[in-house]
Amino acid sequence: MSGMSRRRITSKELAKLAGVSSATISRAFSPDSRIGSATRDRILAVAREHGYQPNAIARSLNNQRSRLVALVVNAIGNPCEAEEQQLLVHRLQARQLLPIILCCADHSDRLQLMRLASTYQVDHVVVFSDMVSMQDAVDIFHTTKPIIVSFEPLDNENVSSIRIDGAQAADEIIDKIVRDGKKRFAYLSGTSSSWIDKLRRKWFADALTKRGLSFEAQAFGDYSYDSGFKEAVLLLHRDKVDAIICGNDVMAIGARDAARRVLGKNTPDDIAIVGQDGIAMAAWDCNDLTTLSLDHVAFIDAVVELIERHDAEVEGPHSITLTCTARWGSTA
Amino acid sequence: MSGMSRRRITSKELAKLAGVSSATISRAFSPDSRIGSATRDRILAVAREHGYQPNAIARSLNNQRSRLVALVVNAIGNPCEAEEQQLLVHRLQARQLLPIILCCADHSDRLQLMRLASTYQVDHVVVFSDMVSMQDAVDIFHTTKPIIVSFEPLDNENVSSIRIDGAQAADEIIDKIVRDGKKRFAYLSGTSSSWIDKLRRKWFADALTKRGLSFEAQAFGDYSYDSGFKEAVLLLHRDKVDAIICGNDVMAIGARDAARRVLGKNTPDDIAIVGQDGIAMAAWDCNDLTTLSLDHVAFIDAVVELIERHDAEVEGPHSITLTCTARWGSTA
DNA sequence: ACCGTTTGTGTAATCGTGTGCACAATCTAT
DNA sequence: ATAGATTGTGCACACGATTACACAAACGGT
Repeated sequence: MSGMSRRRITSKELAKLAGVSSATISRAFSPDSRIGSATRDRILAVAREHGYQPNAIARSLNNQRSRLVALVVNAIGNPCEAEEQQLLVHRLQARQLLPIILCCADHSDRLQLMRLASTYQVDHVVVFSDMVSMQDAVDIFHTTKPIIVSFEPLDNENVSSIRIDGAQAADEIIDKIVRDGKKRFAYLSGTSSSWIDKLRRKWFADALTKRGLSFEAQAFGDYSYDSGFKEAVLLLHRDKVDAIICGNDVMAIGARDAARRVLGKNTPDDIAIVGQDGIAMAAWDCNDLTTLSLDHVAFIDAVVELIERHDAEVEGPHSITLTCTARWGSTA
Repeated sequence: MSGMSRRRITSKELAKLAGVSSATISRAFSPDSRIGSATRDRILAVAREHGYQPNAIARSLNNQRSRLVALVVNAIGNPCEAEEQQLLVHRLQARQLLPIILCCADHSDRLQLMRLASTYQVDHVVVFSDMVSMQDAVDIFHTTKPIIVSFEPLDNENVSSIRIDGAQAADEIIDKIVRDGKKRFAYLSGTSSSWIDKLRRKWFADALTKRGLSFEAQAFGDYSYDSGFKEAVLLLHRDKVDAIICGNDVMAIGARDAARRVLGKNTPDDIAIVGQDGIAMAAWDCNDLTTLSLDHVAFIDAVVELIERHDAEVEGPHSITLTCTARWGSTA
């Protein structure tokens, strides 16, 4: 029972033990197939006794369905993505789908990594990372329609997308900061290359333009606390800004710390700081961030909805749009 | 090229296109096998043209090696685990191994989830979660020797383990706090059931005993910020403690916030707070936590070392011990 | 010129399941 | 009582790759 049996028992061997054919074994494990209930019970009993379970690899080969899902992410460690990943993993597991994580840290291996995963015949692909282009995803997973988290509608019928709109909420946030008397705005980007970053910045830029203002300075980080801290020092010291819009919440926390520690400036009186994502940590008492927030549960609901449509083989390009809201804290 | 070809091309089809047998196709993709270099080049060219790549599922069935690794974790979102997960995922990917994440939130589905993953013939299992017992891991993955992150040596030859020892560092930390004049200590557990939690507590309890002290109070959280905040309020208000040792860094941050916000007490003068894990966030300027810290890189090095031994089929039970160090911040 | 070795390729079996088809046995209806 | 529908099971093939074995061709040494 708890002994270390090196080899796993096979369906044919179990068939011999139960006095049936291997086909019947298979049927015993398929919920709706023609098999006598007595036979099934007997087989399941023998199977339990010998620790038999159908080999998912063999089944996948036969079925053409692996029940594996590839999740393409920037990083696992960064809380700004992790909360959503966590939710999705739970939802997948509830459907007996297993997630394979593809972590795209540096550019060089990214495509090769995706190609490797594609050879496992994954049933679905969810691209969270803004480091991978839509075209690459389509080319590499050419038999599996990818689900892409984008910030604009994609006119590609081989892709389903989740579009996120924060223009309205950005406008509300800028409105308050301007009314508080701030004048010199800076945008602190997460990455230099990503078009998602460009769109996020545009939400705020448009709100500024509407009020006759614009970004006086811009800096580029890498979504990390350290980069937020370092770039904020430059923005505050060199460019004398009094409001910083950050590409995510973690950088905003870094920027707030830099303002307080290095320049002795406090939020929201001396300087306004805004995050993006609305992660749980942003609401912690020590942070209490003002942030452009996305409803993570609704977001993952949308991902699951798209997965279901793909499973049901609903035709046509699919796109779901979600709207951000402003979460008010004491930093702006 | 970038068209959506529904079906993936098979090795036999490619063989016909290249005018060879399917065996030769296979050889073209195996680095060291007897094949003419001219033939190989031609095949690789044709393969690239038609987007062919060997089907990993079929290969796994034949090889008995899937190149999949199951990672059993408590949560993805919690930074205290996430940093290590991130490191390990990178190391695995560098070896062309794909990680399957098993996220064990509630107990009921945990075993069933592990059983599901075991049917995919994973090559390795790494158990980070302290919610799953060693015996369950061995029983479920009975053909794959699991690697377990434990805090004591496991006398089971079907398991390899990484043992973590923080007794020395805990002693140093308690020493400083006692010298600072603190008298009433509390321990804030991460979970009630876990024996890892019991051992961590013991490190500190022993250090207290050595000095004629003991824990005046104890509380149980769930490793989250909110639980740290809530339990700390009770400990400070009801039990009047002036030092709290927390089960991880995130709860320590919650406790620090509770002390400051609800009771108006500051660290380290009014109260001492200690975390465990030593995550990056603990060193952020706004936190600056004193914490019992583990070297994450060394930790993951050890995991990879064990994976290598398993691959090399080195016999015998393996165990690697790591030692924690104290990281000094301004909270104790 | 001959034999032994090396090299390159094809044939066929194998990995462990799922399932269409055939067939016997049991059940239902007139 | 008999035709027809239904149920339960086995046989054999398919899924897409890897690989032991066989064999022909090329090569090298005396």
